[in-house]
Amino acid sequence: MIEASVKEEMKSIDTSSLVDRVEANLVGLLQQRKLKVGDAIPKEIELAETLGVSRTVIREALLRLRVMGLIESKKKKGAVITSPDLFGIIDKSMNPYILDQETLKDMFELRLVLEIGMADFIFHRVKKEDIDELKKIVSNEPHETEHYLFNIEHEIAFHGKLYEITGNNTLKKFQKLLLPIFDYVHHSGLLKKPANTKRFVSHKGLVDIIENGSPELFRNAMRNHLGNHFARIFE
Amino acid sequence: MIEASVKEEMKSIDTSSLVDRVEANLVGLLQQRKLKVGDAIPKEIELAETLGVSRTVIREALLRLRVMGLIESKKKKGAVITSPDLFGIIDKSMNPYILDQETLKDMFELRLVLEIGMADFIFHRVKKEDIDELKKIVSNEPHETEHYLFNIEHEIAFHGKLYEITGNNTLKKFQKLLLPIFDYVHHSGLLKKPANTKRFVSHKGLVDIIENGSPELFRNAMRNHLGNHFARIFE
DNA sequence: ACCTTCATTATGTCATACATAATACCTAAA
DNA sequence: TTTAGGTATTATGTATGACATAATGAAGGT
Repeated sequence: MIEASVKEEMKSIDTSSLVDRVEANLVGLLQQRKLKVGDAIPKEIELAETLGVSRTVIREALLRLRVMGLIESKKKKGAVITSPDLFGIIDKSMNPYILDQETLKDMFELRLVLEIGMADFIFHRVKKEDIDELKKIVSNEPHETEHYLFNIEHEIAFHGKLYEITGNNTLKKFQKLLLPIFDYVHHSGLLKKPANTKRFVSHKGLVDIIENGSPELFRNAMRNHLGNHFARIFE
Repeated sequence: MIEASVKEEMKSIDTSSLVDRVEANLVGLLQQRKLKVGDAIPKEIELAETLGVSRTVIREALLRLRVMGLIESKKKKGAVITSPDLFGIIDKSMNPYILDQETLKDMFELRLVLEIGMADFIFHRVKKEDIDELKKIVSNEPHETEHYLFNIEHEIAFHGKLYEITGNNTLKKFQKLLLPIFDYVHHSGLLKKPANTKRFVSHKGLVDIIENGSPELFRNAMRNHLGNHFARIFE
């Protein structure tokens, strides 16, 4: 039997591959701010010589950084540091047909969390023009807005504008990412209960609250507005 | 001058690289469910022969999938499909020292949005044991809990448990990702106004509400609890 | 001054060889 | 017969050298 303390020591052996270490090395450079956004990093061959590994390894390490969105490489110019776009990165793998059902359901829920939770940012940053635009969006919707069956385009226009108002770009990107997921889950058989057409608070109601109400009111109204989705989750 | 219609045609030329196409090809396989999670994909050499490209290209395409978390490759076993862990993917690039300030601030805000918005999920899924655990966590906190200076460990213990109660694994992972960012922003000079020690609703108050209150009450209480953070953002 | 052409340069792709680690098979000892 | 241990096999990991391709900039012609 091996003692616990010994075991503790043992797992400190370096099991990482060459590429792993080179990658860590390069990322380290970025973290230390030795390189700023826009700076070019050394050529592959130079790096290979400096670090004493083959160009193959360097290329693979750089490729990882590229996939992670930390650098961009152009043909003659070499690679330059870029400010990583977090959600741009997972955009590709964020595919309804690849993700497992559990994650899909999580994502569906995540949207509900976001839209209820962002009330304060909406109220703090909304401008008069935003409200005008919201009203315009609502006026373009079908008249029986309280009963109409889920219309994806109008939903996106309205709710997308809300995200925009928050002034939080990351949040907005996140929503863009969530959209196809949400649509997929909505239509797939993942949620048992069928979508109900009944809706308590309409888009127009939400706009009224943004104009004259408070974050507290808005949160409850949005919770109400999303009631059907919640019902499908909670049964 | 080139006509618009002609231009339209022109942008359909395939500017993608070899690797791009191979990658798309492989991702396509996943999307069509030809391959399920756990399945092994063909060996690099076979793929190279099948697709008529060099092993280098295949390796690079596979590497991309690997970085995106779609596959895992073991030495002798070849590569196998894995269910992508979305946030595990960006875990690496999610580094306070690499992200730009704008994104950091967005992330900080995102946490606030999440914790207020997740009320309904907490209430719908909380169990008696969870409440007991929350109480235990609170009881371990310093006594002057209403005035104590931001203590990162207790914060993580308490709020982390809340995420856990939501039963939304993706959300939980998201929080884990946000933690270092939040800590960094909190301590860096990114937010002008200094942290205030004053706090209205305490952790204990939140637990009480979870036990006896409603999602509506909880949202407002959490908004209040996070008041200092909001104040630092909104000035 | 403008356009074209060409050399240069760094990344992209190919081919081959060998290293390494995980697996499966086989052998030898209990 | 069973099992421990060694060995062969196999697929990925790394190294090397060569050529293709595209972007840049300079030279040269109009």
